Amino acid sequence: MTNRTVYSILAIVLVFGVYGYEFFLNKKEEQAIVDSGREIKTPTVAFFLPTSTTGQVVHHQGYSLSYSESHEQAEWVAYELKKEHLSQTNFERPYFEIDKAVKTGAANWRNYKNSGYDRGHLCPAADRRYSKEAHDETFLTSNISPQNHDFNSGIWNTLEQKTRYWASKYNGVFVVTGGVLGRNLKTIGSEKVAVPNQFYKIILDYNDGNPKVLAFLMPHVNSIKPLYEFVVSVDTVEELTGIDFFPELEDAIETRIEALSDYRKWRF
DNA sequence: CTGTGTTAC
DNA sequence: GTAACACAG
Repeated sequence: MTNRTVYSILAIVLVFGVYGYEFFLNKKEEQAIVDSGREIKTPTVAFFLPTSTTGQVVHHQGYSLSYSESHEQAEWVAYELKKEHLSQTNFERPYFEIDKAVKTGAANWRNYKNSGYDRGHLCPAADRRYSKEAHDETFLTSNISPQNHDFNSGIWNTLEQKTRYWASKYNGVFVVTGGVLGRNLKTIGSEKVAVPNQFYKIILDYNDGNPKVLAFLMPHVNSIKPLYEFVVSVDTVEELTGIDFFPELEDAIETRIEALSDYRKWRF
């Protein structure tokens, strides 16, 4: 065998070897995309997850969500906000990305462009600043809802800041949040992303044997009223949305705390 | 903190 | 598309 033949064989093996390896990598990546969003990630505690009325629950590293295809947004986003999650790190704002883990296709961010509405985070970027990955993951289109800017930067922002305060004060809380979705809502963009008329946020402190819960229901309008004016019972939000928020909680506890709209155990 | 829009490559 | 910058509640 001449040297030339040996080199030719080596070259062929090399080329096909690289091609095969890249093919293998691509397959692996495709599989990862298909599988992504199926598994409950460690920062999210399955015990606290609400029921889904849409049948499409997606799990990310930093939060879980239930996607409503007809409204092109999540009906709820749930995550644990631990005290150690709170961080002062200031990451650069990335671009929004379509959430590939949503099988029916999550909304394109272009629906929001020039719509007059903010891309309002459901799980706030500021709640996931413990790592760049967690922070950037909040910029998926499955985690946003059209929000009036005055509302988003106003009382909703105030509520988000207060939630971080409670996470710090009570050594972590569990948060579920979303817009109240329904029929005949105004829509934006070619994909008709629904604009909720109300937003809710439910905060659970489950650290000691005496769990306490707080539910907020806010009209989609800014307000200068104090936050506690918007406290309702969890039952109220459940009736409005059809979602069962803490199905795994012991029934007796669930019945008791969900009926309350008493905020005296919480410091405002 | 919460965001948007414009300009230039 | 991406990056830099100005702007607003």
